[in-house]
Amino acid sequence: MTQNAQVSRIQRGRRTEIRRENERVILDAAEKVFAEAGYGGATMQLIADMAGLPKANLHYYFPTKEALYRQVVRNIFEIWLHAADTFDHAPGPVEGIGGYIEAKMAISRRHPFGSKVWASEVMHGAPVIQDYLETTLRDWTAGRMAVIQRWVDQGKMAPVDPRHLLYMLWAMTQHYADFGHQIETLNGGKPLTDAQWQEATETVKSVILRGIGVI
Amino acid sequence: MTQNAQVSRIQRGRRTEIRRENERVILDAAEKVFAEAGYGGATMQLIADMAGLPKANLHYYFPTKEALYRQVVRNIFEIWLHAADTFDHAPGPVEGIGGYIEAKMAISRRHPFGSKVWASEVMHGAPVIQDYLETTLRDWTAGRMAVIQRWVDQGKMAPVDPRHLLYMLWAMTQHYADFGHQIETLNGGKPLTDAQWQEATETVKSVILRGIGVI
DNA sequence: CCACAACCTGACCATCCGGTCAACATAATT
DNA sequence: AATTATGTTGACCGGATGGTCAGGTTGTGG
Repeated sequence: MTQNAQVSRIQRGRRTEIRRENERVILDAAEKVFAEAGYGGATMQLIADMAGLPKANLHYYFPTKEALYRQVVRNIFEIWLHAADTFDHAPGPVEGIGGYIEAKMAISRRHPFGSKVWASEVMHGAPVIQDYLETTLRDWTAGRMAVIQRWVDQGKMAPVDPRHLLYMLWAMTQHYADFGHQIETLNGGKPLTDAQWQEATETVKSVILRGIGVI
Repeated sequence: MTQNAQVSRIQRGRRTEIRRENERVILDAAEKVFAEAGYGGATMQLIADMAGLPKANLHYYFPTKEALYRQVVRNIFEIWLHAADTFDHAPGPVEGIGGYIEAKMAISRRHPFGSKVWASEVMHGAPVIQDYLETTLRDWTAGRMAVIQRWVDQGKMAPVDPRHLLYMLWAMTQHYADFGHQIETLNGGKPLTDAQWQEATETVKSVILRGIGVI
């Protein structure tokens, strides 16, 4: 028991390490392939090649393609939820919403594949994570709407419908990931530079913050 | 010649009518299936069933799945381009941008499948319409950016980066089509009513117009 | 009415894909 | 060292899919 506890804490086991590493490699490859080809267009063989493993090995760690896909989507969902921390402990809309925009823009830049997988999943009717939408996301949304409504009631911002404001924030920030290819093409075929990302973030922030009457 | 011209104008021919009608039915079905299943997930059999035609008939009108898909994407692109008419003949940002938001929100409601197909295509790297992005869309974007910049120079609106403002407009309006399922789920599983669409449009308009300093 | 062209479609095929499995290799345990 | 548990992989399979085609039907022009 003592030994088991120690093992699970320090993760000394070679076996555990192998499993952890392989699952990570597979999930990374899967995220990219699912994002670039869609669920239907993605093949286990493609994912295997990108992960540098034989296809049969994928099925050892993830029984089915859908199970692998489900795990990818869940991982993304977790990242998204944690992005709202700045939203919560903010004294007002300037810090709260401004910080949320910055956090989500940063995620769009760092996890473009994940954002695309999420978008794809939702666009196809959320066949895999419908229950998440109906429980976790719904609760999350209700909570943030309450925060925004409180700010409105306290006169800290213009009386904007909280629900549609949230949708606007999601739409604009995720657009830079989901439509990254289009943006890149319109940028002369080159990815946005650090300065351009900063510019995008500032533009979104300024328009929104002015739009809700806090500038 | 005279007869041909008349035929092509009035479309009397039964043959012509059959072809026109079948192509329309197939394209409508294809748009829906491509939107709901993605390119890879869509099957010619599914499209055929939805169109009420045998699969082989699809290949009579469209030689390959990709050719059919290409036509669907092109049709959508045309609709999008024509949506900017209100943008052009406007005296200032209030009418121009406000009208553009209304037009695009209306399109999102009326053509949700088309919007999703477009989003999917771009997310997967625009394998089919990359040339459109680099020519037509780029020119279109440059033109509208010039209009916005002129308004800024004339002091008709706050100095907002025209490019990112356009991206914001696209993102928000298309979000209501592309993420319609998520929005519907967060709306208690029911589609938005007329009033709710109006509310969404008004919220987007008010936040943006205030955000660019014209209210 | 005839002949030609356009349209229609059931049956078929080569290919690909997700998933399985048996045999083997390596690490952990006793 | 021996045994067991875990990880690895090439080969294989059933089913689905995009696409073909021959033979039929329907419209059209002469």
